[in-house]
Amino acid sequence: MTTTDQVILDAAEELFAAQGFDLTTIKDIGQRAGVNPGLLYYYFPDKAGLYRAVLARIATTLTQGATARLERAGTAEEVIEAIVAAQTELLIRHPRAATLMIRELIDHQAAQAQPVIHELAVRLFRPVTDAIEKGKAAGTIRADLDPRFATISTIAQLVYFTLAQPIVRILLDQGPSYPTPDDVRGFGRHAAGFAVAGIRGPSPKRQAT
Amino acid sequence: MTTTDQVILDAAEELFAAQGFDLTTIKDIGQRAGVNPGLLYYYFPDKAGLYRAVLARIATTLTQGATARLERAGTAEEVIEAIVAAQTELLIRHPRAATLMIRELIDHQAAQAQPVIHELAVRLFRPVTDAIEKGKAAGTIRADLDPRFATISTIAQLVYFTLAQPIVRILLDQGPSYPTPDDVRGFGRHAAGFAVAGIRGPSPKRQAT
DNA sequence: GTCTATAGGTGGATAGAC
DNA sequence: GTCTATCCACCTATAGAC
Repeated sequence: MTTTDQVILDAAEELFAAQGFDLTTIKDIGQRAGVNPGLLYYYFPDKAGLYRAVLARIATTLTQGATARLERAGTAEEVIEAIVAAQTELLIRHPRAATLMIRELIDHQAAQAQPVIHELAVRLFRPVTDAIEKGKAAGTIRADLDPRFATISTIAQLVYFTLAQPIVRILLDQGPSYPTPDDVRGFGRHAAGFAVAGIRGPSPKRQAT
Repeated sequence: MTTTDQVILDAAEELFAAQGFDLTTIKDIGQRAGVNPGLLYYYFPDKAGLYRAVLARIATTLTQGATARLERAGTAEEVIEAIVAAQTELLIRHPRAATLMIRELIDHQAAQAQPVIHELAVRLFRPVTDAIEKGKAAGTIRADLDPRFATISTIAQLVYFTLAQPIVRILLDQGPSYPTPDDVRGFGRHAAGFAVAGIRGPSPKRQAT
């Protein structure tokens, strides 16, 4: 059964993601949720508290999906595929997740980073970095690579693909219905392959011509 | 000499990037610029017009820097290095540029910046895609690569590095003064190398275990 | 060109009926 | 638990003095 607070959360997630925090009004959310705007203050402390609740729900989905996959991954290549797969599935289930989380990152750049952010960095980024580090020690990954930078590059791809949709659509010559879930999976496969090649590839050092 | 409209543009750029469009008030801008808020309407039609002017100034800087570098680039590797270098220098000169442009993408789906976005897609993204396409035809790049996806992956890296600073700082164990211009250049070198390896690397196909 | 004063509109949040 | 009515703060934009 869908409880009222869930209905409000769903409406808020959609609107915050589509329009941003400040452009979304309490009245909008109430209308979309089909409840009275005042009711919002019964379930949540205020507008910011509702926003945090939306964010927490998404972060939970992402960490759960990722940790489950990461447990089964061993090599750096497998870890990369696991983390990209987790991103892919999150973006299919919550198409606006990237938008919401990046907005959170941008908005709080000056202020304190939310605990949610810290959790993500530790639970998602570190395993990738560690796996690449191990691969370097084992010699299967090029020596001039910074594992932490490589982690950032790996994760960046699907996030940017989602955020920059207006640009991506022009580049790919697609209409407003792009991307479908299969399109997201398609780019996800590319992103994993690109990152795997990126860590493995030969050092760009060459003979001077 | 710095004219009054430039002073207003500078103040607006900082505030829009830091707080977003709607959270930034006319009064904020006037105060930061050291002029009366009303004066804004003497130089710009309204708040949205000022915002568009800020975006246009940044886009011009980026396209100018990039096209100058792209003209001297031939191979896919050189083009990748040129585009990353242009991104790097933009981010050093306008540290909030990525934030502002992504804010525009997610807050307004680039509605305020349609012509600018189109210009960027054509002038910056297409040359990269074209160069990779040529490399594929020449056989120096792996055959299973989608050149447009590879372009997105290449550009994504520095953008995400800038946007996700709160996470990046945790991952790299850095303080609030990170990144310095040299740090940005450092990541830029990595990003170019990662992308070059990403397009060149062997296809990830392997024997089943 | 720059400033003061203010009109007009909107949104977050609360009090209280049901 | 849910809704109605409303208060108060704040923000954009303009009119007009200097």
